[in-house]
Order: sequence, then C-alpha cells, then structure tokens
Amino acid sequence: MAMNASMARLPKYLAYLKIRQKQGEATISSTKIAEDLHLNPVQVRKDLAMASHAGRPKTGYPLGTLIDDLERFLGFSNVSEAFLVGAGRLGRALLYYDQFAELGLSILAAFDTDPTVQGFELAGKPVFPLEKLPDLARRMQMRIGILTVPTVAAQEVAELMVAGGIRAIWNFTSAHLTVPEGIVVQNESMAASFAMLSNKLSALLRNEAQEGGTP
Amino acid sequence: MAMNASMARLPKYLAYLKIRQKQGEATISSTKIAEDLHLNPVQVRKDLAMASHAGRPKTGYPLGTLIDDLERFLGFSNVSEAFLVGAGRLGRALLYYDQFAELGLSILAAFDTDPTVQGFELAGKPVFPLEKLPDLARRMQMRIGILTVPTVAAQEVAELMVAGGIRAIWNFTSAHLTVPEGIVVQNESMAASFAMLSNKLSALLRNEAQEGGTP
DNA sequence: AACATATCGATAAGATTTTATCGATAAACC
DNA sequence: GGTTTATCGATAAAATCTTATCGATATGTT
Repeated sequence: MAMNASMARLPKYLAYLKIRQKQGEATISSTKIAEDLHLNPVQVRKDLAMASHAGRPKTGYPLGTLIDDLERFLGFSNVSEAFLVGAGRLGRALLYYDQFAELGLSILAAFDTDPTVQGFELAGKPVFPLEKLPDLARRMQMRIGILTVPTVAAQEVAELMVAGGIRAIWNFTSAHLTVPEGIVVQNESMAASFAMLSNKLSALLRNEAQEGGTP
Repeated sequence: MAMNASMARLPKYLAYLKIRQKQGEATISSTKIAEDLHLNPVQVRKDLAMASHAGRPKTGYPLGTLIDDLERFLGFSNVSEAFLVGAGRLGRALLYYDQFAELGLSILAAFDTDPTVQGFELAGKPVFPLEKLPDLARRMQMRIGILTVPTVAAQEVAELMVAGGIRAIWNFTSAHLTVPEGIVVQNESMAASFAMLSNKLSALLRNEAQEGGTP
C-alpha cells in the first residue's frame, strides 16, 4: 500500500476538510477534494482509505466522520509530548507556534546551553540547562525530541536525547544524525526543500525561454 | 531518471562532502558515502550522476570537483534573491537564518501588515508594508517569495506575490495555495513531517510491545 | 608486466507510488 | 418501480524510485 507518501498527504486533507466543514458542508467527494487540491481522485480515495471507510457511492464521505477518522489515525486526537533543544530563533519560533496543538503535539520544556535563557520561560515553557536533558527526559518518559541547535552541536545533542530515552528526533538542523537502531529520525531539511523549489523554478523559466525563443 | 527524490538528497550529500573536505580528504567513494549516510551505494552513484561525472574506478570522486559540480547543479553557486512576507516569529527566524547563504539564497526584504515593524530592519533587512509588495517585487524582478504569514492570510498574500510577478512560492503555512498555471509552490509542511515522525514512532513502539509481549 | 582489487556506470530486476479502468451501489429523477 | 447518475472501492496498468548484477577500468601489488 502507498504508506509513506499517503501518510504525508493526510494532514493536508485534514486541514482542507476542516475548512469545508467550517463552510457548512456535510459531505465531500474524492472528486471535489482532488479538484481543489490538484490531485488525482483515485489517489485521494486510496489515501483516505488508510484512515477511513466511511465513503458511500453517490454522496462521498460524511465530513464529520472523515475528519474524526483522520485525526484518530494520525494520532492528532491524543496528545504527544516533546522536549525542544536549542532555544535560538528557530527554536523559539517553534515554541510559540500555536498550530502544533492541532497536531496533538505539546512541547513541555526547552533546553539550552545559554545561561541567559536558562531558568526563564518562553511561551510559558521553562528553559533548562542542557545537562538536565537526559535525566528529565528519562523521568518524564519523553519520547519525542525536537532538535533546533546549531548544526555543529546536532550530533552531540542527539546523543544526549538518545541517552535520555528519547525515541524520535525531529531534526531541524542540516546535520546528518547517526543514531542507534530503534531510533527514528525525521529530517526537516530546508536545504532539500529549497533545492526542489529552485529546480522547479529553473525548469519553468527554462521552458518559457525556449518556447518564447523558438516561435 | 530518479528526478525528484534524487534532487531532494543532493543537498545532504553536499553538506556531508563539505565536512569530509574540511577533514582533509581528497577523494570519496560512493561506498563510503552510502555507509555514512545509510543509503544504498548504487543510489548514491545515481544521484550524483545527475550533477557530476567525475567519478573514476578504484578511487571514487575527487572531492573538490564533486562539490563544485553539486553546487553548480543545485544553483547554490549563483545567488537567488527572495522576498519574505510575514515577519512574525517564524519569518524572523528565517530572516536571521544564516545558512541560507550556503544555499545561494538571499532574502532582500521583508513585508508585514504590522505597523510596529514597518520601516525597521530585521537582520539588516528592511521591513515594508505589505501593500508595497507587488510593486517592489515587479520592479526588482523578484522571482521567489517566502510565505510565513498566518494561515488565514496565506492565499491572499500568495495572490499578491503572483501579482508582483513572483514565480515560486515557498509556503511555510499549512494552507493549501491555489495559484495560476506557471507558478511553483513548494510546501514546507510541518504537519506532514510530524505525521511521518508520529507514524514511524508508533510503528516502532508497537513492534517492541509485540515482541516483548509474546516471547 | 601480469594480477588482484576497489570502484564506477550501465543495465536489469524489484518495489513502491501513481493513474486508469470498471463493476457495484446509493441517491435522485422520472 | 425502473432508469440515470455520481461516487466508492477493487483490480490492473503505468510510472517512478530503489536495489541488484556485472563488465570496464584505474590503481596498487607482486
């Protein structure tokens, strides 16, 4: 089954469906979703089938049920807790990012080596010295770590996370992390994303130049 | 050819190769890269073949040449300029994010509706009122727009970008953007990324529970 | 100089993801 | 009540992406 790729699209459906619901709709068809999100309707049905079987011929999916199913499937309905390490600009942006709540993600505390932020709160969350990470993570049974430190410190901090029993690292640095078996790393690579954008843009401009140049 | 997927991996190779070079290495083999980055060596060769043909039997790739080829291919060697719209926390984090320089990305100015930041500078970049976006973008021939506004404003601002002749939108909001033909949208979806992490983590924990539970 | 070895790059096979086709069915209409 | 229509879900085909195999070739070794 299309596991990974579908998974990545589900949150997009969810956001879209919530908007439709707010607009007062009661049902939605894969055809309509596909049209609005510029996807293939068959793909939409397959994706949704991972999480829900509420579709009916002629009418489509009941919006409420579909949204519930998606939220449950994505685990957005039960909150997961996380620690964030690296309270720099990006880290702070994430600490204040209120849409995490909708994903069922709650950042409980931050850690940093900078003494001028230690002991204070950011977005209502305490900032501890980095040394406290392993112990606190272990005692609070933390499973998710968000990594927003400078690239050079990334590997070292990742190891601290692992030492604290953290099992999934959301890596916002551009460093490649080497971790033991049984640890999940999810890279949020802006470089990769920008490379794709860059590439698509030049393809676009190249095409236009060609079409315009050879009439 | 493996276009999209390969493209997304190239920046990772580049970052890795730069580290090896700093460590004094002169050549590198696909075998070694694959080992360190936990990839398949054939895949590494295929990916690199998109950008470079400097590989030689027995020795591998000369590091300097390979890095140059990658940077040129990714367009990181010639700077692209961008406007950023939405000088909130995330926007500011990106304005101050110094690693964009390595990607050949330079943010020239920011735009916001908040009068308390207009006219000031952030990270040395001027912040203009949003209304000025289309005109300035057009006059400066800006091609890339970075979107870090609140979700509800995303579509509206995207349209302003398009009106200003911007051709590629790097969308950090969770909104789905509807844009005309010939406009590139690159989504940086934290929701998608978190969904993947969440999914992999629960699969992991589920497996362990199962294995531990049925000895 | 012959031989062994590590590596690339090409080609083929396998896996995953996307798209197409089609029968079944609920709702609307006559 | 029969017919038409929009839709789902299953199955099949096509496309893309990943991994395996293998010949060719630099480099080091005997």
